[in-house]
Amino acid sequence: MRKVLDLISQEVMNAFEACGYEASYGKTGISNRPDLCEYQCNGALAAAKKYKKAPLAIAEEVVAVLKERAVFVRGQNGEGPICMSRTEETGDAYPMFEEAAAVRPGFINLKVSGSFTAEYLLAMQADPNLAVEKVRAPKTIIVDYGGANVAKPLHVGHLRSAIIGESVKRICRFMGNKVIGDVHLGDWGLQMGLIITEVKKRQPELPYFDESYEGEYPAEAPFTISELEEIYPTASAKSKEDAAYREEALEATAKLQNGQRGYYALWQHILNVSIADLKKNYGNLNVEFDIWKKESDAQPYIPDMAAAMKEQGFAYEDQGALIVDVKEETDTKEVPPCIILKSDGAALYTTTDLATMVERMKLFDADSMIYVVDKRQEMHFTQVFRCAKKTGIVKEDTELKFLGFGTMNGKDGKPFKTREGGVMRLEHLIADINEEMFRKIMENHEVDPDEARQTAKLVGLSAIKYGDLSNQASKDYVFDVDRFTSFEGNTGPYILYTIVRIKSILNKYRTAGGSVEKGTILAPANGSEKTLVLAMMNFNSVIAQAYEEIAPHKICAFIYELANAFNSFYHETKILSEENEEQKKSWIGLLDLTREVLETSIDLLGFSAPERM
RNA sequence: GAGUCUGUAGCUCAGCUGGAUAGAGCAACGGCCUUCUAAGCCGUGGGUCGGGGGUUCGAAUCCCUUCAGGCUCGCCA
Repeated sequence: MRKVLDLISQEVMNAFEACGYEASYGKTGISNRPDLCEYQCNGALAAAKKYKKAPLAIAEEVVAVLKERAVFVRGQNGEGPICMSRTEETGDAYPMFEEAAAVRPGFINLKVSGSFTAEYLLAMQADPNLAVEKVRAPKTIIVDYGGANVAKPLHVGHLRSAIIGESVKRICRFMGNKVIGDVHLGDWGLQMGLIITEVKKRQPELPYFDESYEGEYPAEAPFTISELEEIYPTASAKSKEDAAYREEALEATAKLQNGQRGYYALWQHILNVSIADLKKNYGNLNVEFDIWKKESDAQPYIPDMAAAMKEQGFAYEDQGALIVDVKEETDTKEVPPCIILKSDGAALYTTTDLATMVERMKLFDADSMIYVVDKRQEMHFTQVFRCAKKTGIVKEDTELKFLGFGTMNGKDGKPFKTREGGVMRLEHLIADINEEMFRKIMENHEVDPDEARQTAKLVGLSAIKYGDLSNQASKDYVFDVDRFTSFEGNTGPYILYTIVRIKSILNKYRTAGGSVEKGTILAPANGSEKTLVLAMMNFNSVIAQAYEEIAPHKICAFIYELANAFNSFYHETKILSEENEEQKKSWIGLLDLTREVLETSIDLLGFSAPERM
């Protein structure tokens, strides 16, 4: 369905044209003075110069036409109101504006009619996509987020990528694209050699280390996830102090990469144990990847890729390394060349990322790849993107987007740490917040502790995710646990609370024998209802914008405004005790639509609401 | 040093494809629960939009300059 602003703009543009001015001056936006009007057009001010006429005079002419001609007719089967300027033939049409005024120095102030808003909401109700138009040409989009490493627990540094990436994935999908979320695990570096070495020290009798062993390896892993999480830091520390140990780890890494049977089997165990745990942890965050690709999956593509780059003359040797220049004329800064292979012939981060693109093109024929990564990696991705385009790994028109996010800082403005100064494990952070939520719920109401636990998880997650997503992704932000658990004001829990209130009314209504139906919405009965309705009608526009700009925070701003509008309306209007049945039905319908819009929105952000809280 | 991002109320942040009186939340203060969940609603106070210059009828928003801070700058990821 068309966006409200498009419908209004079209009418105003028609009016400008009818008065002999260029139509484009009629572009209309949401008012920034809600006390004066709902929508405003500033085109007369701009047109004044070109037509050498007083802006107010132009505005007055346009307003006169709008009053005379701006009408809409009812669309067929839920397509919403159709705007059409009144002509002699149009008989059965409703006025679009309740008020149109020209105001000094030349603003055109507009208020839409109640019949128009009712019509618009009815169409929203009828549309399973809530009036959001899907993209015309769906794309295959790969969202690369998560950034987890095998054998290392998730920590707060992984939080933003997971939260933002998940939301971006859902938004792109909601718009009708084919979207593939890829966790892109780190599983192929020295870290694996370190673990293998440490396991060998502890359990040298295992068959993985017996090079003459030819039988089947055990199906069970020789370690649990908690052992694994202890093994890596131990090994890492040892390698820093003990050169021989480090040598051994490097050797183990090389052997693994060259496919030594025993090490490969051990690596499989590490992967399995680790991935199971990662799935659990991401699951707790309501984050779900479609594919669990890893750095190692890209390795088979490297030799051919490097050879092709050399053959085609893109890559050459410099100081022993194989590099591709990616400088451009217009650069204002030094862009170093892409190193494809180190002087010792080994692959790098860049190499893996490029090879991963090769794989993605081969397996999915991707139209677009979005990388949700720490913004400090921007230079790296600039190089990788340029190199991929230049060498033809991706097509000329394949979109490569870098969505860099800022650092999550503590209250002191420095990168977030535990009280002891260590890296905060994600699990612990979530547990702390859930515990605080649980405490609060138990304190507020008498509820079954089991239900309270479940609710606390949902509320806690909303606090974490909303707190992150309501900020612009690219900026650093302060993660303040106290603020997040207090959940008053502009927070996830506030949004959930609003939804829960609505559900509570709807449930009471049903319990009393009422049925929640669509198709019953009337014109707004009062000011606060109009505010609510106008806010809701922006939904499709906001979602489209959030998609185009890859900006989940716009959805947060929208639902906060919508929740505010609802809560004001709620306090002014007694719904269940309303005696006029038609009015009551209309409000019930409005409530249910508000709920649907809010729940759809938070789903796009990656969290959900409980029934009670 | 070069490049880049950021600077808006005491704190945390919106607004930045130029429009009317710069908005929220927290914190402070004052009201509202016998009536659909007070995790709420209503109200008060609080700002030279880092500084300076320019473009414009009009600048937090665009351009220049300057100050302060973050980040990045060939074989780490």
